[in-house]
Amino acid sequence: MAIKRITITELAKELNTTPSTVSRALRGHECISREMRDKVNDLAIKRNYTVNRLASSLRSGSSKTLGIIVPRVNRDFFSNCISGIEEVAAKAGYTSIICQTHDEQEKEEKSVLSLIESNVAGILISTWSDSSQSPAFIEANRLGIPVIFFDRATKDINQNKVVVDDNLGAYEGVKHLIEQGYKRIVHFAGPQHIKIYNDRKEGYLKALREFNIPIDKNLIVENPLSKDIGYDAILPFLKGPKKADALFSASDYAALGAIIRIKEMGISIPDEMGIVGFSNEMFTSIIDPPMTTIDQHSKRIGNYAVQACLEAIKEENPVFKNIVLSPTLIIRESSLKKPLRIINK
Amino acid sequence: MAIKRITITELAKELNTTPSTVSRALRGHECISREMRDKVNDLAIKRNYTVNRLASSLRSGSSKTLGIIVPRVNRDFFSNCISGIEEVAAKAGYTSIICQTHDEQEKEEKSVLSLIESNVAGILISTWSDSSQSPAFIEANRLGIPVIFFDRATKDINQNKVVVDDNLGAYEGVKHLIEQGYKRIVHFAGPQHIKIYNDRKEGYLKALREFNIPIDKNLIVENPLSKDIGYDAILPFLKGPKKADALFSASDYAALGAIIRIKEMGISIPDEMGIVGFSNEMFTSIIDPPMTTIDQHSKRIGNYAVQACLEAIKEENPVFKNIVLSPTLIIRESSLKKPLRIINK
DNA sequence: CTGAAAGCGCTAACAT
DNA sequence: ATGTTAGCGCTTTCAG
Repeated sequence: MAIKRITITELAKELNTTPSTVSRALRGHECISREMRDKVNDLAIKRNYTVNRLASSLRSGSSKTLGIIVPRVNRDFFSNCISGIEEVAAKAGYTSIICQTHDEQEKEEKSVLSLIESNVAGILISTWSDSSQSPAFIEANRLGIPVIFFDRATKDINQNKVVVDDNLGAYEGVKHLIEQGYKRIVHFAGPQHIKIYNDRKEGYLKALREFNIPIDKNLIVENPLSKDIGYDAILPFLKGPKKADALFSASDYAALGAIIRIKEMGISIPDEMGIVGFSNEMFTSIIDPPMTTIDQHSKRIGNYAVQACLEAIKEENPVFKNIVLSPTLIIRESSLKKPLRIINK
Repeated sequence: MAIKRITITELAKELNTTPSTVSRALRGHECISREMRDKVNDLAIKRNYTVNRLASSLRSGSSKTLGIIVPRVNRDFFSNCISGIEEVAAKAGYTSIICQTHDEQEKEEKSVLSLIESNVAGILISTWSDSSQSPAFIEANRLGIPVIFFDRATKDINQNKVVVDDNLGAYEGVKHLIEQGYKRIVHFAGPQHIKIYNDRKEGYLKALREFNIPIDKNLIVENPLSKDIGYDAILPFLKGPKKADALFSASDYAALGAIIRIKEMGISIPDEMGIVGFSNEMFTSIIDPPMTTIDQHSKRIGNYAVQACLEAIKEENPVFKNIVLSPTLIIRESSLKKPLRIINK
């Protein structure tokens, strides 16, 4: 049943010409006569010719494939980044391979190597690790494959990054809580070896300091951020000596878990407990009450990242780019102790 | 800066042997001595050798890449399917390329062709079109590239499918509404050329017939399903002559839009209006009220689909498989007019 | 404007 | 157990 695919050699034979000419004609080379170009293209369509990208890339030494590595695709934030990347990539004729790491460093390493094996022209990654000095990255570097870090970048200087000003985002979120009159603000901080979470914690601390609110380390919870963990982690702060009156979570999902618990306990949001999340996941706008959160312009992160990548592929001399976007605080009911008009003053 | 990658030829030279031996050693061929195998593997690691999959696939004529085509990745349903696929694929040593069609037929065609160009070993697709007879599918067929349809399959017989019994799922959902005492049930039906939506409508009709509820065509809305459209589409049914008392939506997103509108209008769910969605998207469990919906075992769909694909890749004679999973009704508050204990009787 | 020839890196007969 | 040879399908000098 399986029929072997048509090759340019066969097209050439049928037209009494050579593979070189066919190849050039198909790629629209200037130096081929109109007549020949048309003849070749017509036959190619007639015979259902499809280029063999393996052979093409192998020979030319350049592929039109990008690699994308994210923790998981089922987060609005990441799937929007991916859309942003593919949008631009497709226009430039690039395909992309998407890998998920599920936040496991080993899978990340493997993904990078696998992409190298697949001869990708560039790699776009939201990394788990705190350093770009892992063997896989070094290897990509050695081979001249540009690596663009987006969202989660490392602290290293010499790399291409497209990130959000997480510090600023967190600062704005916490400042908003303080202005609303909240005083004891819990912070779900996330693993601190990941730079974005460290930055968000710094933003949280900065806001507290600025408003002379004493920093209580007991209010800071550092752990992986998920709905289930948030559900458990908020408990100690709902009554007793550690009782708090607000939560700033570095993740919408952890904040969601907390909200579920808080509602179960019959505690009122935002009156007794204010909530601010991070990422503007789709669900934050539809839950009850709608959650204040910080939008990271995910799609645009993708746009910028792939632009930087395509440029890096073209350029021979590596000039590292560091693009920082400002996040946007989205104020919703979960943090509105005061009526909205006072805020908008 | 860019260093050319190490090849087996270079490894061979350094070890005073031949590329064939190195190639065989790296792949763990039996007929290579332990000693040689170790020597080769050690050097490969030392020199950061990575296989060039382009060359390997080109030569051997078989690639270890699967293509996945879905409407979009930022739906829990699809991203879970993808996880289910990758889980099994990775174990078998396969990588996957993910394409999004955004529900545009042209993009779907292009994606299939692009995957063919990339020499994928198989294609897993949740299709938009109503037929597997488009040029791209015919071409894949001709080339002996197995195509597995999952979730959204076409009506054609001769193809590999992994689907959910959408008819049954819809039937169960509507039956549940009827048993709860709802009588005028709106149906958001989705584009009927897509088989799953057609099946869901049939299930809806079947349940009505079975309980002798008159079928009112005015209650059936056929259009693309999204949150925004649901928000608008429910309006005519909230008061006036067309007033209804329940909604069965073929999509959770459209149901969500309806819920937002219904709450805005101050109409009570589930007392005045019962809601059942479809897909068990993550948000359905956390909105207020939690939404009754139908779970499609998305991850398992992915598992089965990729298994079928891997088998099809191995087998020479194509035996078409048609795997049907039973969906599960998940009852939540949005449809519970009667207290729960009565249902559980 | 077109053709001839070489080779990208790898694998698989076929030999030894 | 290893080496020899050829070639996957394409692109790219170099030569007309």
